[in-house]
Amino acid sequence: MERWAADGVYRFDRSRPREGVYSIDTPPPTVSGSLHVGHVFSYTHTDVIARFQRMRGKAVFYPMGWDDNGLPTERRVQNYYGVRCDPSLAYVPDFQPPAKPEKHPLSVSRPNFIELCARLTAEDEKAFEALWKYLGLSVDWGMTYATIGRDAQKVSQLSFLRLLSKGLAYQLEAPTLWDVDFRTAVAQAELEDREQPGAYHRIRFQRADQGSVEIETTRPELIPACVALVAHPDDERYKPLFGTDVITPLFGVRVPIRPHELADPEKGSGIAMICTFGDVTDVVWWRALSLPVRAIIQANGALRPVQWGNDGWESREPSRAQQAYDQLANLSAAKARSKIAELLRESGDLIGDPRPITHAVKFYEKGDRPLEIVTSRQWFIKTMTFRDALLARAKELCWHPPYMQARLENWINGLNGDWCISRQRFFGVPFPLWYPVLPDGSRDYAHPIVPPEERLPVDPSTDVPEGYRAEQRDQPGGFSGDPDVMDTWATSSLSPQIAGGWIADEDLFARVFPMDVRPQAHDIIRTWLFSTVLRSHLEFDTLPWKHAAISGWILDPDRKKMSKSKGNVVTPMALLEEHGSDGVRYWAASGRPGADTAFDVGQMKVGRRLAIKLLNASKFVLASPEPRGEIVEPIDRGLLTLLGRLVRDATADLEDYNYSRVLERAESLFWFFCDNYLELVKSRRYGDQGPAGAGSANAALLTALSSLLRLFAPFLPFVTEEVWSWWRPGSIHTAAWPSFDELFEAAGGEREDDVRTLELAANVLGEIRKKKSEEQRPMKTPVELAVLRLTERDRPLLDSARADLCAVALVRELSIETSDTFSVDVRFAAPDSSPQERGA
RNA sequence: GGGCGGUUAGCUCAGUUGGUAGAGCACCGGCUUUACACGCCGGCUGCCACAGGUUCGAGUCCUGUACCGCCCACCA
Repeated sequence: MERWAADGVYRFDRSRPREGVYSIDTPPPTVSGSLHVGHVFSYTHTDVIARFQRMRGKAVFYPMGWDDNGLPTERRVQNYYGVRCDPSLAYVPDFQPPAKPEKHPLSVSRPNFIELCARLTAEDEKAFEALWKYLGLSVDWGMTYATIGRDAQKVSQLSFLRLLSKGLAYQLEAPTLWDVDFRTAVAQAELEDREQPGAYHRIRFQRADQGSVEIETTRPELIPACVALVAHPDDERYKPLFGTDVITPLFGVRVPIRPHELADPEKGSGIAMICTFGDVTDVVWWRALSLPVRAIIQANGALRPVQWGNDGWESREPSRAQQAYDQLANLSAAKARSKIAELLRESGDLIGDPRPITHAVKFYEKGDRPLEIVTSRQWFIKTMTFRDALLARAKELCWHPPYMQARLENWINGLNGDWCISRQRFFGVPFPLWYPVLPDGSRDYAHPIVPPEERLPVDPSTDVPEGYRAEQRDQPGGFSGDPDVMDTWATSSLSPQIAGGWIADEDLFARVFPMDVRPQAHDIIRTWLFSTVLRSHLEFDTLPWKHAAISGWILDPDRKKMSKSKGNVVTPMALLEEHGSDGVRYWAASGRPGADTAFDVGQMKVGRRLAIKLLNASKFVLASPEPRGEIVEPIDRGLLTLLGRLVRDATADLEDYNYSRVLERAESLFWFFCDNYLELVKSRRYGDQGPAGAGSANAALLTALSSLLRLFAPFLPFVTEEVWSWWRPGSIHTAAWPSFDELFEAAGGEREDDVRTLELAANVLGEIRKKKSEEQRPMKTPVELAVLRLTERDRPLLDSARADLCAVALVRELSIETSDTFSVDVRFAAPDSSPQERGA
């Protein structure tokens, strides 16, 4: 509702101290796609909590970010405008992209590229904002940020420089996980396993003195990169061979056989070849055993040309090695694999046929070809030394649901290296560094030139460091900018700092940080959640938030994750228009925290009906909107007691992020209220039993409605606001959360007997309705005589509800007997005896 | 290989200290009832995955098994 924005209902009151604030580290959705039903689902959960906290009196800090930093945006901007980012170019002020994308992409500078990104994503952001408003998210739209925006860049660079000065960020030339298509390093967190076909090749290595050893490998193309064989130290078969050498087939390279515990005697022949580098185990072995490097995979995934016979490529038969290798050079790994299999077969070193298998292979999650390991210079953030501290943070954080904690612990325990944050991409937040260029033209990486903090953000590809002139770029004696950009998570991990105004607005930051909650899905615990905890730990020595509210996924009817591609068959906006925002929110809020939930339009329809019912019941109650008496009737007090208990439990549950239970219980009591209580008191409220009874019913109805509306307000903000506007000033969303104390007070205490009276009356009403239904009579059929059998204890309790009961069920005579078991006998008036009553 | 969830009516799911199995949807039947036909009333539906154990009593606690899903792992 635009009115909400206009009235500032959701505006964050930044004058409040930290204790009066509830702050949310909202996930910034990726703007280069479209929102799908899964977003609607999880963002609704957060909004329910936000609305609850606001009604509890907190100033809710609820910003919205847009994630436009990263590969998806880069690709989209490239295609949309027909441009490519080239950091070596200078910034062009007032640059305009071609009206239509040209055939050959136009090269633009990084600052220009980022401008184009902002321009394109502005459109998406408008559409997203419209959807969120339609859904009713109570975001403060005065507070938005973009992950590639100036502020985010500044925070990213600043945080990096601080880590650098503390020695927590470092650069290293080392073997790194590498995507050969994107030609960039990637981090452990961005890996995924994919089942791939492969084949075990059994290959004979001649021993230097006599005999031979057979290994099995799925990557025979790496034989030229082989630097050793390895077996388990206790493996009796190979024990005698440790310390001796073998000769690699085809290439004639002498390599040692070494022991190491990681070698698995059960796998293959129990002895493996170590190559530089086939997988991460190779790296571990290579380090542990201090082996030399013979790297052959290039950045583009092809085997690089090698001159055999010198410089680390010594061979017993250099010309034979060269002849073999020349057939592999410049081939991709996959092509080289089949080629070398041929060569090995010809040379007789391949034993039998390759044995086809399927095995898990590591991929960059956005990549199309298996990862390679390539040696390159990269920036890292120290992680491994903080493993125990991070595990303690995982325990310190309040998880909803609690079992999600294990996901993070699992991940931390499985970490095998520091976090590589540099990417050899062009679009992103650049590293704010330059390097001196030495007289020989090489860069002095050991002495980076750092800009002063107040100058940030800088782009070293176009900006010039202090004390240098632009012409000195890449000249001996001059400077050279760091060419890389940061991993997208290196920026996203600072979302609390970016949204909260770290450095830029310390007053704000102190009021919102550490934040109260991070809502997010479980699939990015290892990335976003982990890295945010790490950055906060390193910078502030604290958790970034007290709570993590983890949402599940939406499953389509086949119980598969509803992916973006599949989920798009129903656009969120169409759902909202068809079922109403309250209806869709009802469905979303029915999903338990963390639980994967089925996409179910049936639930949305139920939600819509609940909203309409709320409207209609309110219409009845508000037919007489002023209280006209004291609440004295037992069933009225019974109802308020039930409501008080509901509010008490709901408050505790919402404090604990258990929104789905609250909705379910509120709904359940509301239907009881409509079907039984409302019916029971209807005639009394019309005045059939005199003004005192009418006044009691009227006051109870108004009290109940007020509490029910506020209870539902976080879930169904539209219908509750509509009803509220009929009789109360202001927005229900800034009204106070209902108080169970007030309800109990209105009921005259927690009235157990009155609850029992109400329940008994409802049960009797149900029995009479059942009889009428069984005999297929209209509900307005008069009952000549109803005989109730109640226990000794219940008898006096029901007495006070007699008149209400008789009125609603049209009972002419009601007699009550004592019995051990509850039962109701009904006798109807003779069918022909009361035509005039039927008509009446 | 390690870990985490799940398994309750045809479907989607509740079931909070152990105490006679629940809701909604769907289905069937009935009803214009002065808030609501975008409605109301009623009915049908269950070896609570399986096997043991603890207990007077287990959907609920313990042990194990099976299946489904997810996360993680040094897959030569």
